[in-house]
Amino acid sequence: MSTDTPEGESSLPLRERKKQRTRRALADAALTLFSERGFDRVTLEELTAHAEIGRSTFFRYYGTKEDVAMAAEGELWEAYTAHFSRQAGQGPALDALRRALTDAIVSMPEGWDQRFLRTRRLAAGTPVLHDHSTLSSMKVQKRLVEILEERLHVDSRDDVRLRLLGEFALSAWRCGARNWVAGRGYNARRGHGGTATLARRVDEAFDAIPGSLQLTL
Amino acid sequence: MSTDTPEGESSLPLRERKKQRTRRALADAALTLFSERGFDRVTLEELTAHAEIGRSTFFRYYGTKEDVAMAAEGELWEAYTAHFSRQAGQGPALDALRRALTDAIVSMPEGWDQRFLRTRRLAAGTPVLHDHSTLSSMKVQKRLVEILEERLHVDSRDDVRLRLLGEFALSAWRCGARNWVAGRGYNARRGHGGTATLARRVDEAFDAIPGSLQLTL
DNA sequence: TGGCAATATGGGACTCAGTCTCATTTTTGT
DNA sequence: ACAAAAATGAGACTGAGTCCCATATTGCCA
Repeated sequence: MSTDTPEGESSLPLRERKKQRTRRALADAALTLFSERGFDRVTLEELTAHAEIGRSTFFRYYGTKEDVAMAAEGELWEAYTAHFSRQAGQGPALDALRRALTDAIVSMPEGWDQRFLRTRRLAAGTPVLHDHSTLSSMKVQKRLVEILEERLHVDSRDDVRLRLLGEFALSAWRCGARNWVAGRGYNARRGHGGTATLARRVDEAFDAIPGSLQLTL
Repeated sequence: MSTDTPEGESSLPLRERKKQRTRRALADAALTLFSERGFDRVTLEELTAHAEIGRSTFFRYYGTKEDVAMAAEGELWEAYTAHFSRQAGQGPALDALRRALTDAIVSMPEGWDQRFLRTRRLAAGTPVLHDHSTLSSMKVQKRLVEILEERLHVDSRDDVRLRLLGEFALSAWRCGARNWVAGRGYNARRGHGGTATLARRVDEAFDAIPGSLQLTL
């Protein structure tokens, strides 16, 4: 192994590759260990031992113990904001937010859906992780609003609608993702069904927005 | 001091009064100390010394350091859920959610608005507290949806609209509260303006919901 | 190819929130 | 006044997150 660029992945400065591998090893070990024995019954000491790195090095890869557990979700948020900020487009802003999200979902790499599903199941039984997940979505929302502000040349402090829009998009995400994990609806035999199904669940949630405003007691 | 029930407040089992006073002393000391020197530059040791209780007793009053800092906000959430669950009413569910919230706001006790304002300002400069606040609102949302489920005999897992409704109500809250603290809009000379103004800001945010869905790029 | 600079790593000490146990004090009800 | 019940506080303990510094690894260029 010397000069060639072996196979798949990206041929980065070679140094970056190792980092990516370590990063991934940590996320995988976290998902496995936390799922097996419970988030707070595994110390960072054990986790880093599994990934064969020192404890202090861990914090150069992930900011907190929660972050490494929810790594798969974080990857989606990276993709979402990237898609949305490069997406041109006209028309209803909510549609743009929706499209960027579903696009990001379906273009996640092979196997991501499985990792994400395991992540959500872990979070479902671990309050502190569920909170972390909720908070992440709120932070993405904030970034999206900032992008919208730039694009529309409007200050969200002057126009509540911008912030509401961000709220709605992520509300739909939370609802859609929840239903996907629960495996409800249409072709729902044994949970999920890959990124395409997840995207559909999110679409359904977006579709339900107008109707929900009419709901009466 | 023996047999009479001095003045204001409620004449509770007498033991409860002391507890309430301690609880409040902690919250006040927290707001003062954290605002003066910064949330993470004050240890619980110092805080409890100020309130003249032992460190271990603190955790019988508040679950975390964040909780005591955001006590005023927590009181609003107690009031909101109480109002909403006892509120009868027909008509659009979103209106019911809105009314219960504004009712709760205007019926907060004297001086609450000042404490709440200080709380929000503290949170604005302390990421971990801002997160805590966001998360609290999401938890209230969850409780509201549970109440709605009972009342409508619908499982929110089968009907996305319920959850979206909860999301929208708290979205409006977050936007309205934000504008209130910023002191924008109408009669906004130097910030806020009491609970009535806060309630108005929240109303404005609710009003903006339908329009925001139409926003175009 | 050798060697230097930049960068990644790991050891280990330290702070502090949060948990737990147990002995002591305070309150309440009778 | 006394016994049961509840609140308190001291102190030990765990583990996450921060920081510093010495060492190793990699990239770069002469």
